[in-house]
Amino acid sequence: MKLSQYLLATLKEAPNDAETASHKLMIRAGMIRKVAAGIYNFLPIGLKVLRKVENIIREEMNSAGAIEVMMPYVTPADLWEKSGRWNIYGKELLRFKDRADRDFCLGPTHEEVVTDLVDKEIKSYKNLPITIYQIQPKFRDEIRPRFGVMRAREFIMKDAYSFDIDENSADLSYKKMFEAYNRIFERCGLEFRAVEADSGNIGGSFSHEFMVLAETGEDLIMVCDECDYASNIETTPVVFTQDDLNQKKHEKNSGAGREMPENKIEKVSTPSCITVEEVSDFLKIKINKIVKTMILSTNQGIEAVLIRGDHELSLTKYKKNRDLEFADLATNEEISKINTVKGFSGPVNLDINIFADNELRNMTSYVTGSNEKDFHLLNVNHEKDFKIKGFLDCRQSVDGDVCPGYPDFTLRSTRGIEVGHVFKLGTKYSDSMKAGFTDKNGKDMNFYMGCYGIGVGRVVAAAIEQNNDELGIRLPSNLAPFEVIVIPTDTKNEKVMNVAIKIYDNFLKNGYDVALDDRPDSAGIKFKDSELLGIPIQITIGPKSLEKDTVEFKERDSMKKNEFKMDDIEGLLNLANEKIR
RNA sequence: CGGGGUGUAGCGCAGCUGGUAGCGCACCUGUUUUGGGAACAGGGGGUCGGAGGUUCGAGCCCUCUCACCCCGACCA
Repeated sequence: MKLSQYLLATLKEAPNDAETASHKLMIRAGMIRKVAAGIYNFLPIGLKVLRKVENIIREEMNSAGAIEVMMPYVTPADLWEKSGRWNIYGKELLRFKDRADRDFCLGPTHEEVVTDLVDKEIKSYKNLPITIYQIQPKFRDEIRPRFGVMRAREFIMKDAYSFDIDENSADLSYKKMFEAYNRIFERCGLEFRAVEADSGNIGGSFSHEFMVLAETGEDLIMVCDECDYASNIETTPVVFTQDDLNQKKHEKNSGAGREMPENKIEKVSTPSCITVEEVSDFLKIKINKIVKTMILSTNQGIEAVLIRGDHELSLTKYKKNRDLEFADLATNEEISKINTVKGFSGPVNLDINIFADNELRNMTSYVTGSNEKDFHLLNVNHEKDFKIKGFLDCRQSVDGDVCPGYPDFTLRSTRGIEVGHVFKLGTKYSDSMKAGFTDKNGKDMNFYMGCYGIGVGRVVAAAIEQNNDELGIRLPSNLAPFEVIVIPTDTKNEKVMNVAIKIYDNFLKNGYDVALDDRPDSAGIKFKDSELLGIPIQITIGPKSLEKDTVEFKERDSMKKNEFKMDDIEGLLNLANEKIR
């Protein structure tokens, strides 16, 4: 590619609204431009990198036996009504009507379409298992798109769906995809972890997220450095060691600074102390001696959950462990209906079902709200002062918690960018959409399904987030926009240009993705652009080097330079081959 | 959706107390340059996000509105 005839749109400064390294660099390198919030143009450089990621994904999908198709991203409402998601999916689903007033939406994911497709084409167990995939735009009307293509509303996604005759077979399909994902992200040069995750809106029983470890990640994950345990903080189980469970030490140590024996509830004034921090400060009582009472609105009615003051409730875990369809913080109206006051709720004389985090089991004589404005209670004890309907694991994991893999190890929190997600769906969609096949006994069965997504643009952004320096992007050579750039520093110097073109032609002939920077600009601009774009190999030809009959070979990664005789094309090709192939 | 903020040239920004809209970079022409974002000379480019209002006069004040950004809630 001759850059004088290319669309290279590099910028010295990034627009103000770019925050993360990858967002800034992708704009500065002329990879993307914003069209509207969360909607982007991919310029040639960006598209090249995107395609390289796509091709890695495609190769690994194909070699895992998946078959490529393309489905429409405008999808009719009736498919979504069939699965029941037309009403469940929130505003994230962009809906609209066609000229005949029929409902449609932009596909945020394609379970419905693919299930319908496979149901129509596959009739017999003999044609199963099958995994099909596509690489195609998706649209989700995100509440808050941000960080460029990291969280965009329109984005390119690889989505694959497996169809099996039974659960065992489905597990094999899942495993194949899981392994393909590991290979894909390894080939993209990413530092990542596969973590256990919640399956959320898509449903299903089991799932893993592939997380690229990065400071700017939007997800918190808990990892164990000793074993390879990792999980999204939304789901990380809190386990207790046997020691913890046996010990009675809590009885002595968790009192709220008052004498134990009488255990008499004492009402104290706590004017305007709404948060646990305020209560803690005002009463001079440690925050972990306070118990928060959170009022939740669920499909089983209004209920309360007790959490130790220094812990956070995980609604995801609560929903799962209580087996609820939905659970949300109660509204102000709901709270006042049960005769309590926001900020001063407590379990004593509270006439609704009360659940508690496991951590409460061994706590005694703690502080709670009084259900009366500006008052809290000291020396509250469950069993004695109120009844707990059940204990469950529903707090968010924190640093130092016991590793669920090995009780001797502890967990540490870190941030991650979710680049891929694999789900075991079971028969959720095939049941609701009545999609199935005839088994070998001639019986009608529903498909066992799995679905597997990769955010292609997000992989690009994550790779840049992990691979950059003060000069710019530093992608691995299989993702870089070009492998080699040939820079003649003086385009008007005939000798320089002849040598440059000869080298360029030879790299082209040998199958390299090579650029010739024949723009009539000064050398400085060309060096800066090449380094900003992160082209792994830079070959410079200028009047200076030609005085010595040499050209210069520079690596972007180390910025190390090597000199070659200007006729030593073979030497250049060999070194390039060694470095990037 | 709640809280905060920003809209002035392609990008980054200045514009005081209301009085003829500016700077740097980028762009165009010419000349000289060409190994680290060149120099000189000349030039083009703006409904000051939009609508309405106050005023002799509004980029600046008032009202409404739109877009975008940040924090939160939310979300494969």
